[in-house]
Amino acid sequence: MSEEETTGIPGGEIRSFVERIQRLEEEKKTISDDIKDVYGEAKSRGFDVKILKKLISILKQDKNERDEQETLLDLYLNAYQGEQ
Amino acid sequence: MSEEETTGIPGGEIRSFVERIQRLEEEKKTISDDIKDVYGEAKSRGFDVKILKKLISILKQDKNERDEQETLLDLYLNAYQGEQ
Amino acid sequence: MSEEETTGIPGGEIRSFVERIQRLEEEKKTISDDIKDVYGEAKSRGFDVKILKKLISILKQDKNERDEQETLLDLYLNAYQGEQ
Amino acid sequence: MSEEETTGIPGGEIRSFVERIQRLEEEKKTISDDIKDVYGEAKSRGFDVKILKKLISILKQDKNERDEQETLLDLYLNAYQGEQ
DNA sequence: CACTGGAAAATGCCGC
DNA sequence: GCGGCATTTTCCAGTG
Repeated sequence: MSEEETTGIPGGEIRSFVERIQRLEEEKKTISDDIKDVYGEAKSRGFDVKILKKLISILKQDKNERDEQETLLDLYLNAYQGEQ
Repeated sequence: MSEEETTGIPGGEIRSFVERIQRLEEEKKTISDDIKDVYGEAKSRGFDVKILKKLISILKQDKNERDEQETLLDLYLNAYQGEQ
Repeated sequence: MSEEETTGIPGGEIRSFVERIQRLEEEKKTISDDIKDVYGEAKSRGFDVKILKKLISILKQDKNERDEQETLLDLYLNAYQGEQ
Repeated sequence: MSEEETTGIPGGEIRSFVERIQRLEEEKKTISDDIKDVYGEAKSRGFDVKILKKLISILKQDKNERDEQETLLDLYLNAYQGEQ
């Protein structure tokens, strides 16, 4: 009998999910490390990492906000059309 | 002997901290409930709560962003003065 | 003509709701900050904040359970009295 | 004159760092989304996502511990060989 | 009543 | 080792 038939637990499927996620998390970690490296490089080029981070976070917020406003507009439009 | 002398554990002080926090959390919960009530009232007046929430969250983001930019400006100023 | 009559949009009422909610959220934030302060104070008095939080959450659990049991008791009582 | 010579601010270099980081953060986000997708898929296959996450975090813990032990072993080995 | 999205809390991580 | 910051996890109301 196979493992699954024996235990009733689809171990192979779980293992497959686990491995896929572990692999993705590794990739994610690699990128996080890359980001750290870039900050380190910027620092060694004389930039203030704290300021750089703040700047990037503000740029990100700008983008988020534009997205949010689009969402709000969509909501308005839907509400309006819903009342027709 | 007092409890503390007996056990070596400053129970009174812990208790005091616990009670202060519990009291604050109750107040916080009261306010959360008040907020829910206001949304409920708005809804009963015909407003779309989802839109209202989104609107308020955008207004909050605007404020956060302004604050962040001030923070960035402060950082710039400090960095600049630091180099004098 | 009033703004509302002009635009057909009840801006004053929205604004009022928005402001009420913003005000409440500020109060809520103040209290959250107070809580953080108390934890900070406890920490500076030598307590382990993580453990303190666990303790408080357990006490809250207990309270919820007791409340539930009271609710249950009420239900039983009502059911019992309803059958008299 | 170049922008940098004009303003005294090395804008091109900053911009380059900002863009590199933004690009990496986008990649990171893509992977995070992929991970979410996999969890979603697992869920739709009947798995309990919360438990799956716990499992993966425990496996990661184990791996860290094993890594630490390897590091420790390396230290011992080096110390031992250093004394030869 | 399960699912989704969003708020709050907890945890972990990084640089100083 | 600590404080601040990002991420993760948990919780909860609303929705279909």
